[in-house]
Amino acid sequence: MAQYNTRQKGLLLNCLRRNSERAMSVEELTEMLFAESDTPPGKSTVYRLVSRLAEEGAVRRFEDPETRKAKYQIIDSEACHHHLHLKCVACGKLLHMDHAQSERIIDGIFDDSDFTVSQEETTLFGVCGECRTAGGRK
Amino acid sequence: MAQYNTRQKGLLLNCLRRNSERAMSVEELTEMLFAESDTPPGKSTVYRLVSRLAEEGAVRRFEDPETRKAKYQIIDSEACHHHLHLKCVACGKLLHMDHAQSERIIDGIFDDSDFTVSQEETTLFGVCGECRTAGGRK
DNA sequence: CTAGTTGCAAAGAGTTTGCATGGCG
DNA sequence: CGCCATGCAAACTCTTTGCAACTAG
Repeated sequence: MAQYNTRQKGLLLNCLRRNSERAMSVEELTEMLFAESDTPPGKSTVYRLVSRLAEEGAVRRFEDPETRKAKYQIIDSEACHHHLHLKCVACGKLLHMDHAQSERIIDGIFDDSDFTVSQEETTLFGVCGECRTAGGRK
Repeated sequence: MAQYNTRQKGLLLNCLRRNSERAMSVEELTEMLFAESDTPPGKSTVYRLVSRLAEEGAVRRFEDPETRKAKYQIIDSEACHHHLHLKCVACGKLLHMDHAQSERIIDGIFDDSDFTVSQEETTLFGVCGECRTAGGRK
């Protein structure tokens, strides 16, 4: 049950960290890894690593609504568990909502609807300021 | 490009409407249809119908985080487009948030984060009151 | 050394598609 | 009648798994 720190796992984590502001598909990950290493992790290893990381909570799994493919984004710190997220559907960026604001929203919903919103699982979708002014979708 | 009203489509819509409070997988749908009709729509037809309905916006597609399978839930009225949703991860129920509350939340987020939350695409996950008192997860 | 990890290839599962038949309008 | 929808089975795609070789500690 113990875990080893393998070269492959290191490469993958580096890759995810360097792209911490967006979610990456397994395909993107493997391609990127193949490009930057001469002995990259195989595709099945990438699958195994990301799914384990997702279970451990080190990485967050999304489902791309367009392609239906899984995408993974690293969760930089535990701070992520203490606020809601805002995901821009135009550029794919994941924004971290202010903690106090998250609390306010969650408490408000609980009071009104008797529903306990899970911060870990909830992401609000929409369009970020940049994309809105850039004339993107919506 | 025109569309016909076929018996299969009718059966499917009935089934979705009778279960409008939850999301159903294609498997569930076909099984249910097989049980209640002697000439039920085939599985590929169900796939074609739900995906078309989802495109048209008559039905909402979810991705079950556990099984990774697609689930579909009918959108009963346009009213759905004017509020956020609350999805119970324990029982799968989809609750409709009060319109005024949705507005309040969305406006608050816009003011604080310069982010435009999309009501059509956003669902908050958590646990409903019933499941919480039933001692379900969380 | 020894348990955990990797790679490959093959299996699996859900979903999509080609094509002939059937049915709505 | 003409066009769209259906059914079946085969094809596809992403993902998972079995197993032998490898490696971290």
